[in-house]
Amino acid sequence: MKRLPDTELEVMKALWTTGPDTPRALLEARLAPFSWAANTINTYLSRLADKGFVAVRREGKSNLYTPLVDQEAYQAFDSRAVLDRLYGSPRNFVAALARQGIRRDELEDLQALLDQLNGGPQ
Amino acid sequence: MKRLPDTELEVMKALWTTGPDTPRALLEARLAPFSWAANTINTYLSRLADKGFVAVRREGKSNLYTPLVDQEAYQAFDSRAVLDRLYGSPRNFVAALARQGIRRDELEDLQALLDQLNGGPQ
DNA sequence: TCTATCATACTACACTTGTCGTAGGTCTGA
DNA sequence: TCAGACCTACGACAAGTGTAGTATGATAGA
Repeated sequence: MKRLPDTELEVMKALWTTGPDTPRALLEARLAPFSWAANTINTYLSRLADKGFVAVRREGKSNLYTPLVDQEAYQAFDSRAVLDRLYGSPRNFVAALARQGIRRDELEDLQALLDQLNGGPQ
Repeated sequence: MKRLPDTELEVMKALWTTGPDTPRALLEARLAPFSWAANTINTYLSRLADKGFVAVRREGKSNLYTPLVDQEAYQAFDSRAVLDRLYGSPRNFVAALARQGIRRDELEDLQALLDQLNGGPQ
């Protein structure tokens, strides 16, 4: 797996929330804020297909794109890549966030997750 | 501030550990594992200078590069950018790591940091 | 059936990134 | 003082990314 560029990732995020979908539907339902031309989205989808992140199938008069990599898997891969690239450890990552300001509710959420990770398999 | 490409980030990491330094010294002391040509490092340093990440000063017969952005600041910025790009919250980021496998010591380190951020185990 | 519409495939193009090569100046030992 | 050795500045070039235009085929009313 390879890390995706920003724009392609935005398209994947859209696909992850809608599920298999056509370019136009994605544009209208999820990607409108980017004000991309329809062709632009097609380009990103083609590139994602080339990279094996989505499958293309003809659906009536338009293409239907289906995610082949799910969000969980991509995030699992990407998060570790983030650590390797710059932080080394989860602790350093969170410490960096904290330096820049971490909200109390974010901290609490994180603590809740840790409690769960510790309480769970053990 | 902008996120740096991989290679430029490696050079910044080298500069952060050595402090102000010359291209050759960086290459020999920190960047040898990459097997980059000397010119390659010069290019990365020039680009970093263009982007305002380092300052250049003539030091005898070679250039001395000084980091203008410190590691703490860059990490603070970058870590938040990582969340915005894909995870939304620290919790989601750590959850993604956990899915892919997080080591027990990493978890403990992180917990220790949280305790500290919360002002100790209160 | 002819035309306006829409979708796709293909092409384009500037900018960024990864990686060096070349040209030309300076220092240093023979 | 002259050839290497080094250094830097600048150019180069392929691949990747951001963004869209063009050509072309299918479609659905008029």
